[in-house]
Amino acid sequence: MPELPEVETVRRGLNRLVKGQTIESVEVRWDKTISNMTPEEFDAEIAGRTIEVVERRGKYLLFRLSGKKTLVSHLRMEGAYYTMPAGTEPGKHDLVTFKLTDDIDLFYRDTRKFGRMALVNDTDVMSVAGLAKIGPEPTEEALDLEYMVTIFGKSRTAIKPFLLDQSKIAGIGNIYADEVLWQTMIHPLTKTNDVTPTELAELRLNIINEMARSIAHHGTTVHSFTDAFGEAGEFQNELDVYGRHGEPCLRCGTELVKIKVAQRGTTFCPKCQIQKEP
DNA sequence: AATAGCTCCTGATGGC
DNA sequence: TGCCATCAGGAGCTAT
Repeated sequence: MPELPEVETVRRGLNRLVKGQTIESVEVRWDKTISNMTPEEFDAEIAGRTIEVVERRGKYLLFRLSGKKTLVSHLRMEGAYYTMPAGTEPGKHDLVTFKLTDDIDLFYRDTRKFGRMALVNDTDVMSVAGLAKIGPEPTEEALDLEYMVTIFGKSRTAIKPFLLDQSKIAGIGNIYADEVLWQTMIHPLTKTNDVTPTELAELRLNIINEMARSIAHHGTTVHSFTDAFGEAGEFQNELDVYGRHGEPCLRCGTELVKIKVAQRGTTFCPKCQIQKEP
């Protein structure tokens, strides 16, 4: 499941592979992938535009196109981009083909068909659903401790789903939420307003560092994630808890436990991450 | 306003 | 072997 580091890895790959290329035409084989127009309108609107640069906000890719248009793309669970020589036959899960100059086809593959893309005017990007209320990027500059103290103090929900809420902090998904909670030794069911300012300061640094470290490793490969070169990231080798339930905690040796929190699989150490008594 | 629940999808997995 | 049921999971939407 692509989270911020995986999307950033894809962004960098796309800039090396398709920046400066012009889109000659588009073929859409799953209509719902294009969320704000029909495939015919999409082809008519995008044909002839040049990919000037690919940017990112949270887990959203922003293809900046000539003529002041932006293609907003969210990979959701299994979306992926890769290039092939022109005329390559699309596979079962290749939902969109962008036919580019220089005899390159850019394929969008998405096994579960959850991913969505929308073509909008540059000026309308921040009103696209999901981006309208997106929280700060998890970086030293953008994620301010005072902001965290304020938003955590206002909520009484469990911290695990709170970290997954993109309107609070952008980019964190199920894997990194479990990782940073383990690092900070916070139980996933802890109410956000029970987290102390000291813990929040530590959590903030762990989030920022975890994202940067994962980007440096080209993201985490679980299930089907591959970057734009078709290569897998290596950060899965650095994970401390995700996917390790039943195995010993790397800090205390206690067997890691997996529970459900707000419909999400959640792995944690029952000894290191103690839930606070009310 | 905050928050919980439902929905979209398909491959993988398990029971018999 | 094969068939059906169950499940995972990000985020947009609806309901409370």
